[in-house]
Amino acid sequence: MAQSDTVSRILDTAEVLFAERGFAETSLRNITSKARVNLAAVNYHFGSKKALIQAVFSRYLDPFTQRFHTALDELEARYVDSHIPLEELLETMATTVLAVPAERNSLKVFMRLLGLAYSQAQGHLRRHIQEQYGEVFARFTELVRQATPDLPDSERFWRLHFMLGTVIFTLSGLDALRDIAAKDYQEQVTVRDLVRRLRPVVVAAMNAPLPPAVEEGHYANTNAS
Amino acid sequence: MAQSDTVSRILDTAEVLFAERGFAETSLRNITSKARVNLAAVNYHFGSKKALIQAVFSRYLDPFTQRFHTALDELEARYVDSHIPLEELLETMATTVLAVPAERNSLKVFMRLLGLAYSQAQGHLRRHIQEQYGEVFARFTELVRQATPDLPDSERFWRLHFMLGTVIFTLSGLDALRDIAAKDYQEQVTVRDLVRRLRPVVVAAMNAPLPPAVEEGHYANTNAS
DNA sequence: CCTCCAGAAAAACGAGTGTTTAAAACATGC
DNA sequence: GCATGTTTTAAACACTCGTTTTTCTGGAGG
Repeated sequence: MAQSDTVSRILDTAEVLFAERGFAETSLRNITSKARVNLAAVNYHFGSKKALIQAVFSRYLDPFTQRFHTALDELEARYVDSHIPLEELLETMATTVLAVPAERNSLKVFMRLLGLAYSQAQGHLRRHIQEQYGEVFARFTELVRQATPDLPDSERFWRLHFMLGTVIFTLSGLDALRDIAAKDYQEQVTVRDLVRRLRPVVVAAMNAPLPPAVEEGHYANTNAS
Repeated sequence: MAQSDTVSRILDTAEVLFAERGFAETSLRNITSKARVNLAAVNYHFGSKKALIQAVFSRYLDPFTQRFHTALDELEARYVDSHIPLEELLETMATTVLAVPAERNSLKVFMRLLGLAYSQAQGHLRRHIQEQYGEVFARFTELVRQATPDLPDSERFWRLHFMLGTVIFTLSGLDALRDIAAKDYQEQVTVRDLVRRLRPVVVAAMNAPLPPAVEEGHYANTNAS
């Protein structure tokens, strides 16, 4: 290989350990010993632990961004003179998310990492993801806006994040939930099975009736606490 | 008070710091210095850091469990010969969740902690919560079952967790989302406002049409997990 | 008075952390 | 073959961590 396999051995091991235990709970010595690589190799190749974490994310998110952009291109080409239906948009996003880690065997790892990024990352990771991949997300939300013209902007904003929470929470905690489900319902759930179940739920949630308006406008709080 | 205020000063400070930075990222020295308390006080009063974390949770969850049980009692008393409607159940849960931290000013903290418990907790916290508060949750899900008799058991299980993800994800990441929303839509969202927006979404999601049944060949050989 | 003891305080302990340094091994081009 | 630049290695550094030990304080009870 062109790139020494030390760096990819580090990345492979790091992403698994990060997903299993979190970032702070995974030490560099833990990673390097499991990857059978010298401790200093991380700082040599990546510079710091923070940079290693970001590199782990980039290895997933860079291909994802690229694929998602081209998928949206194709979608826009197919609907030149009408809006793309919401179902198509969601379907495209789901397909793209599923496609990237399929090359490795680790959709679960990817989702765990996303969940950790949102819940653990105080600063640098959240910022890094926002700066690096905010553009493709903005493009997606704009298309969702055109697909749901009757929804007020703020309502759509919040519902999109509601659904983001649904997906990340479920898929990142999948192992624990799967164990409970398997014990209680004798069924073995796959990620693709979960996506199938998520589809109608997400669509229904986005198309839910609007909440009743608050009296006196947005700033008035009805009563104290 | 009977109990020395050292222990409550520790708890007050710990819950805020835990919510802001996570458990592993918050050191005991960090907590004790901010609480103006001696470092050894934590191990003296709680025994260990793990025990402190669990105590922080118990201070929220114990009153919640108690209130929720009595709220469900009243609800069952009002619907002796018919099923409790789903909306009533969700409303009761929301009200109870909102009631507990209202005595302090920290619903946000409570939700952050819940989110962390699900995403960070390797073992002991998840187990502790499950053992301690699984009963009231089981009671709730049983009532939800009676309220949605047409839903297959496994489908209801997953949809409940979908919605759990929605709520925890949104409310635990509220600060960051609120900043974005305020910047883009010039509106100041309160937690109660979010709950108002969540209501129709959750109801619609629970009542969404069932997903199409799986066809045989489609999902057969996926190695995703 | 003295004893007793829960509580607070200071100090130390040992283990583990990310990072840096300096020497060694290796590869590459001339 | 030698010099050059890159990568690997072992050792050390400078902290921070949770926990334990020890000492000190201040009342309550006999």
